[in-house]
Amino acid sequence: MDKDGSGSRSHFEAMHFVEDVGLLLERQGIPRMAGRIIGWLLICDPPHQSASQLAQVLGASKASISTMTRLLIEMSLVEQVGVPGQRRDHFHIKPGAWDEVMRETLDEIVLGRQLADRGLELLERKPAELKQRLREAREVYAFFEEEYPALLERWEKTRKKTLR
Amino acid sequence: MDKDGSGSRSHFEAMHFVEDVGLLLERQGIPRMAGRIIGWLLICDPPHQSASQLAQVLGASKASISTMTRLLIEMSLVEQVGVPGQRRDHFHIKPGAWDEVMRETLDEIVLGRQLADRGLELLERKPAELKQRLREAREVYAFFEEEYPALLERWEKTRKKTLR
DNA sequence: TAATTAGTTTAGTCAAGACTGAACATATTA
DNA sequence: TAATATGTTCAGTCTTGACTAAACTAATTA
Repeated sequence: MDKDGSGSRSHFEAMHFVEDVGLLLERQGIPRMAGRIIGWLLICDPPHQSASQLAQVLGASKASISTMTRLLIEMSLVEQVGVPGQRRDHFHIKPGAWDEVMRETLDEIVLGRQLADRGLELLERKPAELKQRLREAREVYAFFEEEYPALLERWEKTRKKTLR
Repeated sequence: MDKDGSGSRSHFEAMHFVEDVGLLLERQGIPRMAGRIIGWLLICDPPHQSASQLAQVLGASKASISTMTRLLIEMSLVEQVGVPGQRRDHFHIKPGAWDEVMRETLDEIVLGRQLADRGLELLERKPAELKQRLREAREVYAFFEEEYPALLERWEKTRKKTLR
């Protein structure tokens, strides 16, 4: 039995999965290759992989892997792990990575609300109907800014029940 | 009094606002110029503008405005409006545009959950500990997929109180 | 119908940045 | 220390897509 998370039969499906994760994350502004690394680290066996393994499986240069793993570590999505009896560092999906992703959404929301407020200041002396557009945007952001933390907290609770 | 939403005194701030909206939306994968159009349409007076007005204010080509307004209409963020006594169509922020943005978030979440499920199928015959990473991702998405619609609904209610 | 104005389409330019190869560093093993 | 294996940095290539100029279409006015 192979150690790469797929019999050669399902190797095609595995690579297809990797590619689709790359596509999905690209839409969130993450470079394609970084997304592929995430995709592979989600399904590989063992769950940690060295830089050269990643380069080989994904058909990418060492340089690209080096740059993208650094980016992913910076984003707190990937972690380096030492593997006993192995020379160099390996990478794996950082536990709790997805919580981090969801938490970052909150930052975007806050930025949006703040920007809307700035816009409203520009319209200070204008009639209410002109402010309507921006008030709408502001209120959406403000609502989510208020609700989102509670949602995250509820997730933390649910999480402990669902996983492990 | 000028009709562009800013005295020349505050013209600089207005353009700065426009630029920042462009930057914020660019991070969501919307082209810079499209973001600028949104930014300007949020603060201009009157709230509807013709293609040539947009081109002039934003210092962009007619072609770019034409392409980007089409994109924004496609995304349901902007609408065409007829203005009595004016030759051609004008554009304005579509009322409820931000609701639409929030609703699209749900699509992303669903896609994420589905993709995680596909990954889990690939690991079907593997031990539970190997599935842990993906289960975590899946459960986060699943949680939001379940909670998000209720959140949107609560927003719809709050909205009617807050606005108008 | 000619002249003017408004907007779209097309073909092409340009810039950003993802990615690579090769030189360089660092550590491990012999 | 030499030889090998692993990873990083740098300089340059290549692709993508945002943007423009100019030709084209359509509508309005004279």
